[in-house]
Amino acid sequence: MVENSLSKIQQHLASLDEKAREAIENATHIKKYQKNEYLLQAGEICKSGFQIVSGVARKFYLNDGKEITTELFFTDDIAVSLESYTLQQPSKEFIQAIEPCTVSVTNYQAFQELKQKHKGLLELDLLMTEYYALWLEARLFQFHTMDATQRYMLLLKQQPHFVQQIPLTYLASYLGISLETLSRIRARI
Amino acid sequence: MVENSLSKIQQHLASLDEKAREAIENATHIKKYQKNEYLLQAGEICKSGFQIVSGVARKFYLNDGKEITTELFFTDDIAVSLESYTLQQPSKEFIQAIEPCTVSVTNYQAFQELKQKHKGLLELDLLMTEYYALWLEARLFQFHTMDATQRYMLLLKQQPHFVQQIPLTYLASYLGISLETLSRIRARI
DNA sequence: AGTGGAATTTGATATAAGTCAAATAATCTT
DNA sequence: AAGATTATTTGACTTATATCAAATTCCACT
Repeated sequence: MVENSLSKIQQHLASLDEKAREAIENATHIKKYQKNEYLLQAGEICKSGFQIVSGVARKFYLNDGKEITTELFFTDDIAVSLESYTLQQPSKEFIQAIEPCTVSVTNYQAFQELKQKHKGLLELDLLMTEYYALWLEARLFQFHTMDATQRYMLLLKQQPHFVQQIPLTYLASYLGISLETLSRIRARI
Repeated sequence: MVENSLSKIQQHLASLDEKAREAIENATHIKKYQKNEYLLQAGEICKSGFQIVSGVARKFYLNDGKEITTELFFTDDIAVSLESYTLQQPSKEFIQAIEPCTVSVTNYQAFQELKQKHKGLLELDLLMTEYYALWLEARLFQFHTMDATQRYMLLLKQQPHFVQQIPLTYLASYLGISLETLSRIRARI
């Protein structure tokens, strides 16, 4: 269960020593984004981690001209393009505010250095990466075993706020379903 | 590119200090498995990491009675059920030798303790988890954007040894294609 | 080498989901 | 509020892939 992993992160966060927490704070600043503005564009190197304070954002890439939404971010979620962030190479993905966002932006380089000083932060990074990998496994499971209707129903059950707050086009893309099919699925329920 | 991440791991491995390497070795033993034998069964807690020395293995779960193969392991690959390993809870997945295997088995608990003593091992764990997450992202991309034929062709190009060494049933399941359809795809090429 | 069982292929059919096109409905703008 | 844009729904049709069933091919074992 991905939730167990999340609670491990929260426990770890609670037990972080004061110095480490302060150090991160110094490498972090708040930034606001308008609707449709990009936190990261393809081609840029992802030099920050973005934690959503308020608003909604999405991550997507272009696949022969079509946008494929891969992740949706709400309050407290952390958004990065993993490949670009970890390897510090140009991103294939965009991160975009789909509602006006307030974001807590932590510098990559500074965080790297802090991880050397504070073992707790290195552990935190590991826990967060494990959490993301478990989330990816769960998502892969859905693509591997569920049809379009089942994927939508599960989303409705597990993340009802997605359905309320996200335009259908993005939802469809996120679920790997065409816009029209998703519309029909909704009509049928 | 997942390869860049792999080379980062290898570099890190090369620069690990002697003590850390020795310590891991002490927490590790070699074990042999016959064809079809399980390295891990669903319901068990994954108390070891399994590195393949020789042979071939697969990871799968049961989804209403059907086996879904999620990963295939060759020489040097590391096999764990991530959820069970990281959270030390009963596994939903099986890991099974599909050819006779020699495996380097590292105890979870010992590795956890060593990560506390040797920062290099903690870093290594992070790098390996990042690598796995990037691999999962790439796989998700394939399910998200490619049809059955494209997925098979990509596998053929990137992992030709899979196609030689893995029974079609497992390959089909791994690719999320029915056995019959995969057979037809192959006939068509 | 011959036989039993598994793996793979081939055939016929059903169905989920995509695509293209048009019609509504919702929303934003001035 | 009216028009303009954008988002969503509905319709008609096509296509990829699953399913069920049978035939064949491939191997392992005595």
